[in-house]
Amino acid sequence: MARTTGSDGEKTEAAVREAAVGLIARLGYEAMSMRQLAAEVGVQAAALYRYFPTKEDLLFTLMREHMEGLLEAWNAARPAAAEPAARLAAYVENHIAFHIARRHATHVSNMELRSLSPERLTRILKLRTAYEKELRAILRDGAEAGIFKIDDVGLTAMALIQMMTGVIVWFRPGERLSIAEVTATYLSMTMRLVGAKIDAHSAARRHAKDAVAF
Amino acid sequence: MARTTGSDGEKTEAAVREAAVGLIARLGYEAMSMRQLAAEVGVQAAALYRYFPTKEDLLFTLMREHMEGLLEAWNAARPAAAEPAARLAAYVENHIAFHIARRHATHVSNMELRSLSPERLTRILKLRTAYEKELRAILRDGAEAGIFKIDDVGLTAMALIQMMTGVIVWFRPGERLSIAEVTATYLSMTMRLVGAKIDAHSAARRHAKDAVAF
DNA sequence: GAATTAATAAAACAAACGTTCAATTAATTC
DNA sequence: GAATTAATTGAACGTTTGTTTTATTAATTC
Repeated sequence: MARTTGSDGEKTEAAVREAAVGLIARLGYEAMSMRQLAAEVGVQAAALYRYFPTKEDLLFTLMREHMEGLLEAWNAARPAAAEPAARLAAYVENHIAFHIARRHATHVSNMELRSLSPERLTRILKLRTAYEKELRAILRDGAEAGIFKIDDVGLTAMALIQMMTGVIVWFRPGERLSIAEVTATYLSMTMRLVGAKIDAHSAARRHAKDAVAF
Repeated sequence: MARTTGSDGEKTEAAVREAAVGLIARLGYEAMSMRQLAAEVGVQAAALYRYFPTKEDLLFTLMREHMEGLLEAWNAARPAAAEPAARLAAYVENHIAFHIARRHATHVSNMELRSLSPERLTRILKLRTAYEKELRAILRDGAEAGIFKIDDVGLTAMALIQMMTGVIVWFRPGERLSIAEVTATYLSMTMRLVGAKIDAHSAARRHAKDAVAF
């Protein structure tokens, strides 16, 4: 056989992307074979090479689009020129919402960096650094304004990002906590961690107060 | 050729373990070949099978010993029956010291879980859960005593562990910050995050005050 | 409806993989 | 110093890997 009835390049490519994110997140990039991926899509392995010249190209595409999406989401969500506490709250909310919504893709972007060629690794890391820089700027502004109490801006930024991204490790939609509850609790922890003076977060917590429990 | 002069089973096995931790941390378990590992040790691939019956046995051994070592380290470091704040400080200090000292092994234990068989995965996760349970107990005691201000004990425990373990991602020995400085800053962030009332941490920070900088 | 383009299958490729086996030599025991 | 045990090599096994090539069919264009 050859071309199948109803076959459509765009749809197939989208199906490949989706299946690849799921398989790589579950099995790991190295452990996923192109035949396995093809079977998941319902196609022969050779057909994949019409859309991605190599396996690594596929991985890189997934990662790049994920990181670009993260930056775009932040650029859309960032407050115009607000005070540091509100900006930090927006950053936390955007980060958690984005990462929970794209758990698998985040897994891939964080875990499979070592499978990229040096040049491509650099490109992904640049995007990541640009994103982290936004957080550092917020923390610095807040510290200089005396609103935050921070020992080391760089270190605090890394700690916050690790803490927030860690959500994807244990969070499962539809279990004990809702996304709103998780977000509210993380926002509260973040504000305490940076020693926020004004309770800019208590306002944000108001509409998710039932989250408080242990 | 066959047995080489000066060859010693114990030394070879130790060399295999060490090389494997380094290679798996750098390349990933699936990406590391047994031939590559053997070359690093200075031996033929077949020789590895004298010490580990399969590649997965090797991975499991590394992970199990790492997790057991973590629990042993905490059992040796835990205060007898102190107040929650001091216990939490001890937990944080032990966690960071252990993970920085064994960065590569931690990387392996955290990233390669999916390469284990279901039964072995369960065994490793049991060890991890036991370790996390210790932190939850401290947080619960502190919250009940009114010393900590915590919304959700389970969620806070996960957030703290993710935050602390994240150190191994960016920390490089001999760079800007010393281990003592990093530990002091993380301890301070932890105490703020859990809303510690009494400044039990300020005492611990006293002997690493120069860490404060950004 | 013929010609062209798009999308796929089927088969094959060399290379690399984890692992096994038999042979061989060093170290140890008696 | 002969016999035994410990440690390793070198070659081979069957599979699986990512990828390429060629042929074939569906959809589109003219």
